[in-house]
Amino acid sequence: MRYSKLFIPTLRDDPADAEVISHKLLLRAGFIRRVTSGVYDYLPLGLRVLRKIEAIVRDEMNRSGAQELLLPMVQPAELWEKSERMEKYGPELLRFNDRHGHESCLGPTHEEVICDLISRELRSYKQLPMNLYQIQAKFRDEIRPRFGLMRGREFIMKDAYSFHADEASLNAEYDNMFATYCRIFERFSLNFRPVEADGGSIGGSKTHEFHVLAESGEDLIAHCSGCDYAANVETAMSKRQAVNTPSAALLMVETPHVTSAEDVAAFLHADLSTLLKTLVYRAVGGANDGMIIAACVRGDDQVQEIKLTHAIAADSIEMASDDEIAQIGGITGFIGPQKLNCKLFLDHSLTAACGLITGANKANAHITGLDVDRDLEDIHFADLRETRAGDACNTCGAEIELSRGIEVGQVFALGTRYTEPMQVLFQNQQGKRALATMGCYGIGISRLMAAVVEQCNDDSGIAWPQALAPFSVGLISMGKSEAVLQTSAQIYQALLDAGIEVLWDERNERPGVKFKDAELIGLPMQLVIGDRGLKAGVVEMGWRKGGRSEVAVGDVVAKVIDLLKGQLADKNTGSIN
RNA sequence: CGGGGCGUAGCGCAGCCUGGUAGCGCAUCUGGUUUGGGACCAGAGGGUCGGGUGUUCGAAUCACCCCGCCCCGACCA
Repeated sequence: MRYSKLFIPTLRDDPADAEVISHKLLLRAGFIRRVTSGVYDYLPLGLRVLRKIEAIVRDEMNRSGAQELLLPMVQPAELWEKSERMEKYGPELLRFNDRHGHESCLGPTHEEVICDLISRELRSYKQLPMNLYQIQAKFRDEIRPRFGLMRGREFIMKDAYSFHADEASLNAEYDNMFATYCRIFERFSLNFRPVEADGGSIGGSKTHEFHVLAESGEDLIAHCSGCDYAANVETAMSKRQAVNTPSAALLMVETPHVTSAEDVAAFLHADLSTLLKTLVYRAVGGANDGMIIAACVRGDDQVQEIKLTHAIAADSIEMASDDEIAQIGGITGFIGPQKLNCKLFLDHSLTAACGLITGANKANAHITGLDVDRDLEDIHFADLRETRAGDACNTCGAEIELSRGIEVGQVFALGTRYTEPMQVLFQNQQGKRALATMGCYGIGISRLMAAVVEQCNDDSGIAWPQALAPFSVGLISMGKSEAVLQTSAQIYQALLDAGIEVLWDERNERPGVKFKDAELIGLPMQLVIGDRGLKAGVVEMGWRKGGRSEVAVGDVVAKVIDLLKGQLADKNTGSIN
C-alpha cells in the first residue's frame, strides 16, 4: 500500500477525551474514531489489525476442532423469555420493536440463539460433542462505556458454544478451550494470566478468565508468588495474618463522633485488625430479594461484595440506607454485630476471634472485648473478605500478589443453565431423551486490540508485535531523487510479490514526519532508502523496538523475507520472546 | 443512576469572572524555498461559540432548561 493513498488520519496531539494509552494511541495513529459513546469506526489500519487478531483466533479455534458459523445480531424477545433472561439481563439488553410491534433485541451474547438452533437440529448423542463459534459484533448497553475499545457498547467478540452428552465430555472441551486460549494469547506475544473467576450473570459453575496484565486494567487479580494459583479478587481465597488479642470482658467505651474503622483504631490505640467491621446490605433479586443482612470482616479487611452476594444467594446487593440500618437496630457509624435484627454473616477469619473492638449500636460508643463464640448467636460463617497483597496462599503458603488485568477472554462450563430452559435434548445411547450440557467461551476481539496496545507502546507510539501489525514493513523513501524513487519502487514491488505487507511512504514529506508517523502507527520493521545509503549501496533496516543495521540494496528483499518468515514461524511453534 | 468535570474551526486550547469587532498553535489549500528526525516565507479558506428559552440596546460571556462527551462507583468480552 502506498501511504499517500491510505486513509490514515493521524493526530499530533492527544485527543482531550481519551484517558488510557491505548485509547489515545489508537485515535492518534488513525486506527479508530468515535461515533458515539462506546461505539467506534474501525479505519483501514484498525480493521487490518482486527482481521489479524481474528485470523489467529480463527486458526486456533479451527485447530481445536470448533466450527465457525454466524448467528444473527437481531434476536426475537421470545428466546430471551424462554431462557428467563429477558428480565434478568436488565437494561443492558437493548430492546426495540419492529414495524409489526414485535419485540426484539440486539444480541449481547448468543446462548439463546444457539440453543434454539441446536435444540431443533440435535437428535442423537452421535452428533456430540460439538463446538460452534462465531466472530461478530455484540451490543451491550453498558452503564458506563469507557477507555475507548476497552469497554465499548458495540464490540467484536469471538463466542463459542459447546454441547455435550455428559459432564466428562464438557470438562474435556473446557480443558481443550483453556489450552486453545493459552495458545492464542501466546501468539499475540501478550503477558497474560488465566485466573479463577466468578460466573457473573451468565451463570455456571466452573470458569476461568484470561487477563492481560496492564496498569489500566479494570480488574484486580490475585496471584501466588510461589505456585500458579491465580484468581480474580472477586473470588480469590487466601489466609490472612491477624493479630490475636486475648479474651476480655465486654466493655462499652465512649467514642464521640469517631466512626470509621481507621479512626476508631487510632482513637483507642488499637491495631486495625483487632476491630470487627460490620456492613449492612440489602439483597437484590433472587429468593431473598429485599432481605437486609449484616456482614462482618476484620477492621483492615474489605468486604468482597461478589462473595457476599453468593453467600446470601442474591443476584446482587446494595448498601443498606441509614433508615434500613435503623430498622434492624443499628446506627450508621456505630454498627456492631450484637443483637442486630437480621441475618449475620462473619468472615472465616473471625472464627473464634476474641478481644475485638466493634460498634455498640449506640451513638458515639463502641464495645471492646467482643468474643465471637461467647457473645454472638446464630451466626453464619462465609468467605467474605477481599484478598490483599501479602496474604498467604491457601495452596502453598507463599505470598499473594495483586496485579491489574484486562479481561480478554473467559471460559465457562455452563452445565444445563441454558439447555434446560431452552430444551436442548438428544437421544442417548440407551435410547432415552437426555439434556445436553453446555460450555461457552468468549474472547473480546476488539478489546484485545486495545489490550495489546496497552502492553506494546512507548513515547513514540504503538509497537505492534509482528503477528498483529497492520503492515510488517514500513518502506520510507527519503528525498525525491530518481535513484531513491526507483530503488524504492523496485523493493516495494519485490516485497509485494513475496507476499509481504508493506506500507510505502512515498509522500513528499520531510524525513522527520515520515519517521514520526511510522513510529506512531507502530510498524515493526522500517526500511529507509535515501541518497546517502544508496551511494554506499545500502538500505537502512530499523526495528520499531530498537536496533538499526545496513543491508546491501541487492540483499534487502531476501533478508526481509528471511527475517519475517523466521519470526512468524517462531510464533507458530509457540516460542515467544 | 449518584458524584465530579467539560462542550468555542479537523485536533489542542485562550476568550467567559467584569456582556460590546471570535482569537492562538497545529492541520488544510495556493505559490515559492527546503528535504536524514514533526521546516521556512508569503497568501488563503474554514465557526449556527452543543441546542433552546430568557435577561439586555447588545450574549461565546449572565440565568434557566435540554442534549452530548469524559472521569470516579455498580456491569462485563
